[in-house]
Amino acid sequence: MKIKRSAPALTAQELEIMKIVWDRRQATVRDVYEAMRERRRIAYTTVLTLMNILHGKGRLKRRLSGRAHIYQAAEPKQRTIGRMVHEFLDRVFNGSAEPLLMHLAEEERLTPADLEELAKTIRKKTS
Amino acid sequence: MKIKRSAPALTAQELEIMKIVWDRRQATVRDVYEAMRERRRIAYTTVLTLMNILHGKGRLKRRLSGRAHIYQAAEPKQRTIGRMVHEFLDRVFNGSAEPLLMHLAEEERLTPADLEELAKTIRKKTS
DNA sequence: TTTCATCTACTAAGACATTAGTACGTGTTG
DNA sequence: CAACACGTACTAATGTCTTAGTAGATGAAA
Repeated sequence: MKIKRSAPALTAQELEIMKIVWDRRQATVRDVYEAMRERRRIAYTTVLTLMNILHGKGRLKRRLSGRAHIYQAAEPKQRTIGRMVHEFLDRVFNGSAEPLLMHLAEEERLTPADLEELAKTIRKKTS
Repeated sequence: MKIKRSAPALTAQELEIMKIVWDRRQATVRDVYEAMRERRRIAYTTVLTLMNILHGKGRLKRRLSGRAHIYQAAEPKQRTIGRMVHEFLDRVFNGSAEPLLMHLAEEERLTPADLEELAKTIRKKTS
């Protein structure tokens, strides 16, 4: 009944791991495990499995160092997150940023200072 | 091994249906089915099942009218989408809107005109 | 009244996500 | 060398999502 799976986006847990790897530029399973442990109860093998999956999906590259693998993100954070933003915008707002901004303003997560900053950035880009 | 399910966020297909219902303020399965058909191949019973699920999750209210159910969103679009934005911000950007804006600027989905509009809105709110 | 269209509920199968346990290999250390 | 710590691969249970088929009820139409 199912034919294909669309875009293999990052799940919440996958993203959590990717963030840690991006932060340290490279990490072993143990590194990630310990970082995650600080925030929640999770088994070492769970992290191992997830990182294996991430590797299988091409999100993480790895190389052997002694007995352990050292992992690195296959793609810079900027680009991956950019795609996630893009996908979210498409899915939720049919691609237009403006209503998203309205929501941010609504929630008061946008201050005039943020806007200043943003305006500056845009001006730089379009000049 | 699993204990609970965190926030039952809307999936892509659920959102697609919710959008249609929000648009028409109320709709039958057939209404939604026909709207979706215009864009992709899907079975009537698939839509039925999804709307049932949405009802089970409390996203859609329904009342019987003749033989068919008439569905309505349990919550206004504004609020639901707002929560989705919030959740996305938390998950991807740890809750801060600023890096999201930077991404939007990066992708050039933000024009100075958008900013004007936004500034106006914020000014209105904070005054 | 027989048949057809239309609704709903029930069932189900496959893909994927989430979380870990188990088994096994291999350095290290007492 | 024996035991342990640590790493990986394999296995697996459970839950959810997605998609749809089937069965059965019922109003309408011929």
